[in-house]
Amino acid sequence: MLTNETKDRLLQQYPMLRELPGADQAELLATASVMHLPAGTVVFDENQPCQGFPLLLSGNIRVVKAAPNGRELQLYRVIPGESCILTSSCLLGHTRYHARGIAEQALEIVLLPAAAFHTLLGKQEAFRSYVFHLFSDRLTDLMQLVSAVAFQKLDQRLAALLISKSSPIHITHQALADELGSAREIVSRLLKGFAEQGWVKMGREQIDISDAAALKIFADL
Amino acid sequence: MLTNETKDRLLQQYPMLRELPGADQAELLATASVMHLPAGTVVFDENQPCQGFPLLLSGNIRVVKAAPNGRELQLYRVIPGESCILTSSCLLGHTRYHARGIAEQALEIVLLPAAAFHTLLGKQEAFRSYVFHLFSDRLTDLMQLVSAVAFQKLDQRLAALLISKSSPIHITHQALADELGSAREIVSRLLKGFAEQGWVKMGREQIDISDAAALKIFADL
DNA sequence: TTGCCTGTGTGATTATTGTCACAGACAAAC
DNA sequence: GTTTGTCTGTGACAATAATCACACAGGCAA
Repeated sequence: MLTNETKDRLLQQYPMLRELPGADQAELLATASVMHLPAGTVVFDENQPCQGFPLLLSGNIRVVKAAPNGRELQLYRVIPGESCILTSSCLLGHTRYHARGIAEQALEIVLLPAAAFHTLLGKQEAFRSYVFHLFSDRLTDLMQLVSAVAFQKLDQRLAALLISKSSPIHITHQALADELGSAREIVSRLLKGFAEQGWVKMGREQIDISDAAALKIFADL
Repeated sequence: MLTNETKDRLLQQYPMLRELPGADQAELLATASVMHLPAGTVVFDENQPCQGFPLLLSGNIRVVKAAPNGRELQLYRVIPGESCILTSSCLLGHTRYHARGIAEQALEIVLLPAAAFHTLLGKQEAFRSYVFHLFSDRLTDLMQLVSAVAFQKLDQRLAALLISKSSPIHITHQALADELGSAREIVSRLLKGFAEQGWVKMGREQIDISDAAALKIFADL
């Protein structure tokens, strides 16, 4: 059961919920529950069954694949207004998770039970359309990612990653390596190269982009 | 408009269509059209808009990402009974294709117009469920692929690819390289290694697996 | 201040993959 | 037969990335 305050924020983050008829909205809000998770929590992991459909109010989730040797690669990030499509996939395919989800910041999640999810999907065009779009976008992202991992060099991918963030970037080299699926040393070396080109300035846990245009050109060949 | 013979084959390949009410079935069959495409046809390509929802009667489609330098990597393969989820994604997200589809053999396709696709999706639980499952499966495949490309060595991926096919395998080294997103020479060299281990026997456009168990062990570390 | 812990820089070395440049082998076409 | 084109083998080399093994710097806490 949600408070009115939570409900308002939910409708603000998820405008498509406003299109649901009043009764459905009420039912949804009655069956949903709110969860708070601290940063760093493993929200879900490979081979776990799936609880329900999460709607993110605040914080975001890194969805990653972990390699046996400890390396990891970020598949995508879930931000408020989106939902973890991987979860939808589990719910719809009745399978288990195939990746790990990690809370990047503290999370505030509204969890929609599986039953309510299926009901909405059957009855509500707006909801269905929303879920389909999520799937569609993720599919596109993943295909783009496969392509990048298979065909692009790490320096290009790093450049692209940097310009996708807003300067100044507060992040460790290790975290960048984890997004790229590479090792910390490599990232450090490549960053040094960028700095020598005058494209970035570096500090402890901080990177300032000095020449975004040059980075961009470099990133897409 | 479909002939009765085509209709029967369609219902056989796509059992979920049988669950549609008679009227919907009739409408679907009335608006759909059949296409025949020779092997090697580029069925769709990046940045093309999308025509309709394809149902495969025979033949299959390789969905690939092409690199600027001519290399290519297979994302997945569409076989009869499935549909190209990428197309669904385009239809639903109203975006363009993000990959290329190539007819591996001659194709016989029933093309469902976009409008009919949307209608069915709204009205028919069976159809909707089918499409969701397609999405779900592809998502899983792609995540698996990303993981393999990022973390596995080529020899392991090649071994896995070989055991996924039925021996004797009729294929060129170049075609294997294209599935893996690598170069022909590398595949040739790795195969030579496998042959020296006694895991495979090689001939022109043919590979016989002699020790599937060893290959399998090698493939998953 | 003195440690400690985390984050970063760096060299040396290796492994893996890609690239180039051919040569030979085989099959189908002429 | 000869020719032609595709498929395969191979050596040499370059490029990229991974791994290992440290040194050092800065901030925080005892």
